[in-house]
Amino acid sequence: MTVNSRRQPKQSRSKATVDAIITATTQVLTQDGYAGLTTNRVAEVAGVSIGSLYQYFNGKESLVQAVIERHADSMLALLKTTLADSVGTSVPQAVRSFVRAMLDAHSLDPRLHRVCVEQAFHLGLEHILHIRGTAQELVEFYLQEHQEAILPKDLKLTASLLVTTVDANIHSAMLSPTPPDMGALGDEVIAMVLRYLGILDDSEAEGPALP
Amino acid sequence: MTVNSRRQPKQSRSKATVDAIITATTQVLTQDGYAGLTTNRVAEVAGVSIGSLYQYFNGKESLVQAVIERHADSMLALLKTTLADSVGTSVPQAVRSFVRAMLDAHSLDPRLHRVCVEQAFHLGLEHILHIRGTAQELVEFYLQEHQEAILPKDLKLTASLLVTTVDANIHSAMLSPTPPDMGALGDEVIAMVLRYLGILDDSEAEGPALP
Amino acid sequence: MTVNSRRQPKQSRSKATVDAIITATTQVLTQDGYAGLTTNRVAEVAGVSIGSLYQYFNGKESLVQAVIERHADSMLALLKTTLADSVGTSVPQAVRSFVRAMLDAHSLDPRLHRVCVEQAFHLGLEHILHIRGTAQELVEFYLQEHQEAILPKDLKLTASLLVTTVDANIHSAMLSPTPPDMGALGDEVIAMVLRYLGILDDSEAEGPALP
Amino acid sequence: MTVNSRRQPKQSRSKATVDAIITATTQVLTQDGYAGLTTNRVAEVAGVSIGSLYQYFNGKESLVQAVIERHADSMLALLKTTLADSVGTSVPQAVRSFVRAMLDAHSLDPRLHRVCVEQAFHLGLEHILHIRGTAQELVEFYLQEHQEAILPKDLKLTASLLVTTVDANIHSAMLSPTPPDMGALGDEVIAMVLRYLGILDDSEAEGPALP
DNA sequence: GATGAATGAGGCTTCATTCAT
DNA sequence: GATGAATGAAGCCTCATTCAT
Repeated sequence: MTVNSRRQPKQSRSKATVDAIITATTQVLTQDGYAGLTTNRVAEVAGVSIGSLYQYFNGKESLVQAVIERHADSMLALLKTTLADSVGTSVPQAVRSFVRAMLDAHSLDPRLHRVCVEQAFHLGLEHILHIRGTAQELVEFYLQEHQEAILPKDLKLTASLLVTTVDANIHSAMLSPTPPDMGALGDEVIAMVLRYLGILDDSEAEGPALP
Repeated sequence: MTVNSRRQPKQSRSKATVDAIITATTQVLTQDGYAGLTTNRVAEVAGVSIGSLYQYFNGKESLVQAVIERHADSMLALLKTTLADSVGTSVPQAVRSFVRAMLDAHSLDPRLHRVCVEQAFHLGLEHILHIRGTAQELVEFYLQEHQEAILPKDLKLTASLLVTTVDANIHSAMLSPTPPDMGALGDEVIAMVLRYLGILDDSEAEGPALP
Repeated sequence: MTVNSRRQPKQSRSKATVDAIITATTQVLTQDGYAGLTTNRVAEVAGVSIGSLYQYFNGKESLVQAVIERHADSMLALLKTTLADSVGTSVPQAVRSFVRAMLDAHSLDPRLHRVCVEQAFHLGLEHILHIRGTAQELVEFYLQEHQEAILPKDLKLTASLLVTTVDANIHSAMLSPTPPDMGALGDEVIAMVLRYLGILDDSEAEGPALP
Repeated sequence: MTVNSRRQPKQSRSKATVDAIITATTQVLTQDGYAGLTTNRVAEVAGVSIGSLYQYFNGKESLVQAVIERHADSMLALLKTTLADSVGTSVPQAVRSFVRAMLDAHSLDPRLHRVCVEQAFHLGLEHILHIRGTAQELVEFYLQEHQEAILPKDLKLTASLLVTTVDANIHSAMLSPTPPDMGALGDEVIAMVLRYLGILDDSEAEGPALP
């Protein structure tokens, strides 16, 4: 595996450099995709010499990995917060919050997210699996605390299905050149999840879940 | 956009050449991924001169596109056959057949499928959308014929959700380094779909859906 | 070991290319030494694209190796011819021919020879040993045919000493910024060799061996 | 020419730093050759910052030059001592001591010696000539004091031949992958030298010169 | 049509060296 | 004096593509 074996920044000056490089990578990746990503370009955009870049990164892949890591961290943080906030609420409410949070997360920087997913296949399957695994654990933990309220019994499998399904559908909608009504899509995903969990969504009689 | 504007093969010898090239591309793509794909390498593996390759293909992207096309064609053919065979059957039976077919399709050549998906993002978002669109139309058409038996009303949206969900979950399971029990996964996906459609799966009382 | 694993030239056009590259390498090496040798420079001097260079050579080292090989071939050829011509002559005469031949060989292209020796240490120790080995075998074979006329008994060791000694002294003289009288040096080397072999050089009473 | 124009160390701490740097250079040179020698690497191995290195050395070449100097100094010291000790002895005894001393000198650190010779060609032809010149002067001086006992008359030329011959043969033997019997080699070199000098080696009737 | 030698833009990376702290 | 982050010239090499044979 291509791990970053270069010097770790110790002074604040070098920390800023590393930060500028990662940010530049994100920008280039977002604008021109992986194909347009060159180490020289990143250095230029970061306003840093190519030598500095190589002092902290092994090359292209290390750069992308750093970006994915950063992106994954914020996604996971969001997920954790959302589920933590859902502790006292009903399952339908939690599902709604979760889907809404995923929508928000994908909306923050859709292009970046797309590139990350694309590249995560490429180099970081290990990485994407880690993220997915963490997400599943969080969801599974939540499900365990509400297992008497839901139908499925294999919570590990269920957690996996939920994470994959919600993520994939949002992602797929984002890719569409004719962006669908995200609200409607969210509602439908919520409906699917709730029915799968065997819960009669109280809100179905009350109006749209995502106004 | 890079469309293939080269001469189309008319003689059988040319057809064989083109075929050898596409097959070689598939092989290289499967073995070494997109990064290891070079036109010279493909020509060599195909046992064809680089000049001949360029007589039939515009370049790298055309090669990949041809492979994706071929792969997509067989996937879509499988889907069509499955749904055609389901004409007279119950919805649960159709869903079961569909999921089973998707599992089979992904199992044929997982590496190739993975690379295709990866690259479809890369070049041919247009292309992937076309495939997805075709699949959705087929599913939507089926749903229309059974709309009185199912809960969701927005069949276009539902078709999209179904295709994305089934595909994503199978795909995700395939990526896992610890491949899960595919049978159990399939059953769970079927259960989710049926509950979403508002159908009480008759087989739930009868035993496993995928023996 | 860094062997040349690239395509071998098959057409006459490519043979000419390879030749031009080796010649250019020789020239650059002679003019600017190993430090001034860059693949781009060689390509430029050869009037060939850098791509063509890499089609036939692995890089810098392969280039140098080819040059050394070529140079070694002519040195060995010269040695063989000289000793073959000495078959019927007396030992003193053979020694004189040999030393004179070595002097000639070193005079052909002293700069190239120097660079070759320099680099042979670097990459091709194996190579230099092969040349030296071949030379020793030739000399040893000659000595065997005249062993009754000479003092030393361990002919293998003697052959090694002779080759090393003659080569080193000529080489050393060539390096000197104040080039010594090559004739006198040659005579002295001849004298040393003959005394070592236990032969009273008949010509010592007759005049200089190398007029 | 790249002469070392930097500050000379005056305090003991500085001396230690300089020493550490030269030692590190020697180590890197010995382990990885000239190609593996980088200023940053040397600084790291020496446990010194790259900035400090440049405070005392002009750059790469200065480093190597310092190492060669150090090495040459010990070689010359050894030679001087040996010849000084030979003042009262017979020529054969002096030759034997000299060859033995050279063998010992080359055995101390063969890798370093090889690299030094290799690099002395590279940068410091001037330098190598100085060492060689010093050695020749020492030998020539010795020969002058014994010129009535030896055959050759051009003592300058003879001294040059002797130094070159002894050094080259030992060096050559060291390079061999199948290291020959150093004792036998030494004896043969001694025999050659003595016969060249026109001395009937008294020890030839007494047994091996190098027990 | 087929061949494969040739091309060269452009990406990747190192490493000697400087200089602000 | 010491430090080490930053620099960027310069070299290495690939690979998509063309074109003369």
